Amino acid sequence: MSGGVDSSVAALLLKEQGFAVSGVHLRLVRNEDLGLGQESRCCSLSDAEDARTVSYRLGLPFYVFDLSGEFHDTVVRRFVDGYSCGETPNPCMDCNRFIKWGGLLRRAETLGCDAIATGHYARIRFDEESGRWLLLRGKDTAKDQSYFLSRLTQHQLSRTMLPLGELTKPEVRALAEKAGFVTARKRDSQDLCFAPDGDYAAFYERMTGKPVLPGNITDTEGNLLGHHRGLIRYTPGQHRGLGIPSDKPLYVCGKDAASNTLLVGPPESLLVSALTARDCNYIAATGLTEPQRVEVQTRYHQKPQAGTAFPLPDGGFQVQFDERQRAPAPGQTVVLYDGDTVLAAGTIDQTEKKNA
RNA sequence: UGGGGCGUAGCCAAGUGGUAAGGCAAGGGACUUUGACUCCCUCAUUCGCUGGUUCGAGUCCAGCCGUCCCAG
Repeated sequence: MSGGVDSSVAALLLKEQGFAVSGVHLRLVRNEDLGLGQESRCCSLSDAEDARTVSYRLGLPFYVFDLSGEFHDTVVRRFVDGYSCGETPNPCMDCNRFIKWGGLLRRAETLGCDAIATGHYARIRFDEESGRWLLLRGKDTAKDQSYFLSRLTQHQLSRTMLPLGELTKPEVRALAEKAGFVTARKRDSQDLCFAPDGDYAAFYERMTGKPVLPGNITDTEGNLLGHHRGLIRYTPGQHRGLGIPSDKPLYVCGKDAASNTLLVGPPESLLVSALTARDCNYIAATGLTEPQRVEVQTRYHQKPQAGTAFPLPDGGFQVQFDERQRAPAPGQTVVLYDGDTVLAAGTIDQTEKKNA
C-alpha cells in the first residue's frame, strides 16, 4: 500500500471478498542516505501513515517492509547506469520488476501468502488453451497500467491479484470516499519517488560522485548552436530547456555520450521507422517465432501504433512501424499488444530513422 | 575620414503619426505512477540617448552614441 487511493481500494475490495489480507507498505528510500529532504512522494512518512490508517480502518494487519537496500541495488543503480550510457531509463518499470514483484513477492511467499495484490489498472487471466497467464489492459483505458506490468513473468502473474482491473478511476475514488479513506482525494500524479525535487542531475552526482559535465549542442550537420548543462538532463524528443533561440522550436534528436554532445533538430528529425528491443519478456506466448502484426506502445499512455514485430536471434525483437514514430528513447520500454492483451515487452536498444 | 544602412523584450522580428504583432527562449500551471510530448497562462507604460515639430511619435526633424557595409 503506497498510501494512495488505488492500493487503498484494492485492499478494501479484497477484504470485502473475504480474503485474508495484510496491508504492506514498502520503504524504498532512506532519504537521509540519499541526502534528500523529507517530502519524497511515495516513500514519505505521511504516505506510510496514510497506508497505516487505511489498514487499521479495514482491520488489517499492517507491515512496513524495508526494501531500500534492494531498491538501491536494482532500481537506483540501473537508473544511474542507464544515464551513464546515454540512455533514458524507466525506473518505475524496474521497481515493479525487481521490488514489488521481487523482494515483496518473495517475502510474501516466505510468509505463506498465496498472492500479492496491487492497485494497478490491469487484468490478469489464465488462458486454458495456451496454459499461460495473460496480462490485459485495465477496463478503464484512460488509466490502463498494463504497460508498467509488462515485465512480469508467468510465475509472477500467477501470484498476482489486481482488484481494480475491472474498475474505472472515478469508481475507485467513489469507493474510497464511501469507505471514508483519508486517501480518497489524494492527487494522482507523482514525480520520481527517489528524486522528488526533480533534480536528476544532482541525484546522479550524489550517487556516482561524478560531476555532470556541460557540453555542446549542435544540429545534425554539426553546427554549434549552444551549450547544454549535462546530457542526463535531456532525452530524445525533449523540447524544453534547450535555451536556443530559433525561428522554429527545436527538439533533442540524439545524444552522443562519447563526445558529450547533444543533437537537436526540427520535429521531422525525431521520426523513427523501426527499433530493436533487448532483454525481452514474453507473456502470451513463449516467444516470437515468425513476423507478427502487433500494436505497439513505446511509452505509457500512448495510442497503440500499428507495426510488425520480427524475432531476433538473441531472443529480442525488431519492430517496424507502419507510420514513423516520434522519439522512442533507448532505455525505455516497448510493449507489444494484441488488442487488450500484452504479448511481449522489451527495452528499446537501437532506433532507425530511415524514411519508410 | 567621406558615403550609405541599421539600432523595438534574452534572441529574431512586425510596426512609417494615433497610443508596441508574431516566433524562439524563459517562468508558471494542467496532464502523468518513468523520461518526454502536448495544452493553457505570463513575459517591453515602452521602442539607443537627448532635444524639437505635433492635440498626439517607435513612427517626422536635429544632434549625439553604437553598429554594419562600401569607399579608403
